[in-house]
Amino acid sequence: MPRTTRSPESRERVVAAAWRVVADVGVQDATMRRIAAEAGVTTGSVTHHFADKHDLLAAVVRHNNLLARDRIVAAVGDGRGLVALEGAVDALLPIDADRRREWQVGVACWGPAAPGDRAAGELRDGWRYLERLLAALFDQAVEDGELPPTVDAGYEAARMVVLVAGVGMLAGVESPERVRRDAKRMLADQLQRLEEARTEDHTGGMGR
Amino acid sequence: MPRTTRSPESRERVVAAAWRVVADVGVQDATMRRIAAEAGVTTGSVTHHFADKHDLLAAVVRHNNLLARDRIVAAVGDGRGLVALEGAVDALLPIDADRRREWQVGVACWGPAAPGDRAAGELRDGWRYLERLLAALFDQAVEDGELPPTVDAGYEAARMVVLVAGVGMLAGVESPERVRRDAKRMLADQLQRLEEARTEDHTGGMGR
DNA sequence: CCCGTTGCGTAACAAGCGTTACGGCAGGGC
DNA sequence: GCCCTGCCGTAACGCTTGTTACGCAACGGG
Repeated sequence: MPRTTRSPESRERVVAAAWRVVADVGVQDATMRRIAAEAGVTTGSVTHHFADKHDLLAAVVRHNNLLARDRIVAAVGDGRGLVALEGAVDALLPIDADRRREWQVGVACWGPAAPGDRAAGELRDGWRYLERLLAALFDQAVEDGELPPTVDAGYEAARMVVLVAGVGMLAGVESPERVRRDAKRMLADQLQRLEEARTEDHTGGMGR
Repeated sequence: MPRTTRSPESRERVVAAAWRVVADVGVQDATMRRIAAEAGVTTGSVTHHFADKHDLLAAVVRHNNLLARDRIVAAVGDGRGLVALEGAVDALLPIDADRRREWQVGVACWGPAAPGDRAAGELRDGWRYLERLLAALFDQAVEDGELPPTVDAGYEAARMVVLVAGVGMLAGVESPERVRRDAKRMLADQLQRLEEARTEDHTGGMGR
């Protein structure tokens, strides 16, 4: 049987086009024909690669997650602990046009993705990945002595995820300048608080 | 000219019905006919009160804001400062079914509300109201000596809004139990951090 | 060299959408 | 008591949507 002649490339083209359309006009107006036109193909090609629209949307969310993931691993590199953590979070903040588009897609697919839907599972997986990664980096920071052992890595990771989600969501209604300014400050504050707890812990022994 | 015979009541009924439908099935599947059926009327009544669907959605978001606002003012009551602030934030956290539905509507209307749309303006107004209220309460807390004067009320309010938005957004993908547990802890942490700064400040400077 | 299979364009489908036009019903102003 | 005017149910319109059926070109295995 003749396998795929040159297939996986054009499937990715359709997903990338759908991602762009969703980011631009939302899920509501991201019609099959518009996506096909953006990809430079027709609906026949789209329906050939995807069972239905829900399937395509799930692929779009997965693509969105991969974009974020690639950005994160590039930012982390071979770093460890707090530096890597700050880089990872920074890579997600909606402080430029590209990152804001990723948030646009993420939030747009949040609503219509009803519980049990395929896209909803992809979305949840993305958040879980982020939380686990951050928890691992917090653990490293404790291991390396950057943070006191009293730090609850899992909880701090969840807290960081909430910060990222909150900033990302509000980026849709706030001015980019303000988001850029506040987001950086909040990230720095949240990390600094934990570091202060460490130095306090050390100096606190003699003071008390 | 004969004014409205008994009008404003049925308009509200349609808005409330639309709010329920959007919370249940999302904006995409919240059709005019379905909303009308939920309200116990027909599309003729709906189109009589609202110019078009965007107009109705804007009213739904406004309704959603009012629900949250009523809950906030009930929680604040005649309280001041940190107690009132904690009550206000607590009134917004998606820790029960009612509050989660409000978040469902808010996020669902975030995506399809393209910039310049009427619903987007309503959404932004809701966030602005919350931020100003929290800033005022932070100011009161500083005034009453609950927090040191070094506290930047505007920034802390923005930070609190981010916490609320993040928790609300993640409530859609996390289990209710976990959200309930983490949200309370994060709120307490964020407030406690500021209070600790005060006691440190006082014990360091002069004996309170 | 042929043939089965795959990739994808074309075209059509039925369903459902938002929206509009119209008509009857009621209730106050003159 | 007439009539004018808001209220709302009925019904239809035109359009777009997701989806499907079909057909041609290309390509690799036998």
